[in-house]
Amino acid sequence: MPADPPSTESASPAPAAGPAFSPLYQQIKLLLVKSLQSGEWKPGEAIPSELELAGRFRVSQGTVRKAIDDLATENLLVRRQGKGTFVATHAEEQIQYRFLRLMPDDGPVTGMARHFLDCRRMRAPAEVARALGLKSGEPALMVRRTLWRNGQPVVLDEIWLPAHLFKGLTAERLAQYAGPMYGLFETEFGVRMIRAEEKIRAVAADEATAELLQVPPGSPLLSVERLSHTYGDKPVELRRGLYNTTSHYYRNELS
Amino acid sequence: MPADPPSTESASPAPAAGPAFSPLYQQIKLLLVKSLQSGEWKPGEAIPSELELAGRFRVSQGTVRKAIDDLATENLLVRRQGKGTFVATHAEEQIQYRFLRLMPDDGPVTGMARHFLDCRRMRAPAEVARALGLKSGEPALMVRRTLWRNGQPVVLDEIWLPAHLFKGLTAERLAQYAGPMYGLFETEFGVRMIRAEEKIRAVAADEATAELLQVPPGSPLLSVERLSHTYGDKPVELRRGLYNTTSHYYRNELS
DNA sequence: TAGTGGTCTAGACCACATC
DNA sequence: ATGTGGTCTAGACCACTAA
Repeated sequence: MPADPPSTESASPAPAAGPAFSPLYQQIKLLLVKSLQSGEWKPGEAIPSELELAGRFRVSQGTVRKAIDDLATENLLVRRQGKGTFVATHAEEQIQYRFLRLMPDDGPVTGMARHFLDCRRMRAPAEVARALGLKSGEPALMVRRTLWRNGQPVVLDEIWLPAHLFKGLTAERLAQYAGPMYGLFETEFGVRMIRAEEKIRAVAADEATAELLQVPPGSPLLSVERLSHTYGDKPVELRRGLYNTTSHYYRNELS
Repeated sequence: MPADPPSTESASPAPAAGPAFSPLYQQIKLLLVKSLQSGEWKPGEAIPSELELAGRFRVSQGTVRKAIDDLATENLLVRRQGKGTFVATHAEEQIQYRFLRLMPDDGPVTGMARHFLDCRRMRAPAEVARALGLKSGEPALMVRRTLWRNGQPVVLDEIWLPAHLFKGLTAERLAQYAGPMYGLFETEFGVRMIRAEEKIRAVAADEATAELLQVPPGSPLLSVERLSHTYGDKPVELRRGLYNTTSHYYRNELS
């Protein structure tokens, strides 16, 4: 017994666009995302049970269930039978960072050692500003770091963040935090990454990069440009990684 | 009213492995996949309606629905409201090949011109045999081709196939077929690709490759090694692509 | 034992495509 | 008008977890 019938559209007269029918469970999804975004339920915490949410929204359990199913598929929520439904988090990653697809040719997928090179506040270059939706010249943070495995540097990352969202971020802060960087972003800055697009190319190592990754200049490297988004598809991080793929590969699944 | 209750396990005594509870809709999924695999419903065709399948399997529509939902998520089936549920196919791809993630830096995603270099039957090298699950030395087909956009070669593919599954495949046959190669595999050889894994690296162009792709020797190229599987997760194609990423990039989505 | 998510049913009604 | 998939409900029971 919903409060209102599925409400094919709002009370306002039909806009020229068309019918725009939205099923109940989609509306529930929006309400759930709003609660996630507002911080009512924090990463790692349990959300209310399906029955409780059904009561709150005055819909059946099945409708809430379908909404949660969708959000679980989108990796916003995690279901655990017998325990509850939890807000997904980057802070509890087991083996490796969730967004890092780099696998070693042999051996297990162990963690990688991090080494922060610098963390500077500067005006966002035009290209960065455009990607992050900043006005050109707005302040941004630029972090550079390397990732190591077996005593060899494998990844060089250059990370751009809108300064206004990450006030107080320093290289020390990054170095002393134990878990993945996206975990720190969640707990310290309330910014949760939920989706990303990557553009991958092969490039030649320039002088500076070659030295940092300990390869000959001109060596082929994998360039991975990642734009990460938070709730509402708002872009909040631009990251360019250069991967030495002589003993690692980028793994992808197609279906 | 199912024929049997969900049958926590088969009639046989419990194997040491454990309970192995399998819900009804999972069992329905297996039956549907079996029908797909046997060719009862061919790529592009409609499968029976949910109600009809529910009758056939003696379960409720909801249970069939959940099974089909799963298979649609796995891209084995495609739902079309008001029309029916159809067997997915590579033969009706609109813009581009479904498994090709290469995007132009600018301009629309147009089709690419194909040029077949050769198609030879030979013994599978050890590495290929291992990937395809062949005995070493078993016959295999090796196809090489290039893909062009705007009069420039962009992709060089080397494709390995088990010879026994693709009897009669020739370069002429490939050249005269209009649609994507996986479409030809479906219609002419009854082999449908449903899933693939890719290993991506940056490599330097060797002499022969450099000439075919019209780049200087040593240029960085994207190496994309793809292992494609058909029903039952059986590997049936090993493909190594070399992409010139100066005006294209490999696009990936993370979530 | 109680509470959670997971499965399954039966039936009603809606949106979409086709005739 | 008919048939398809899509949504929603109400209720029963099962599997898993934790106290």
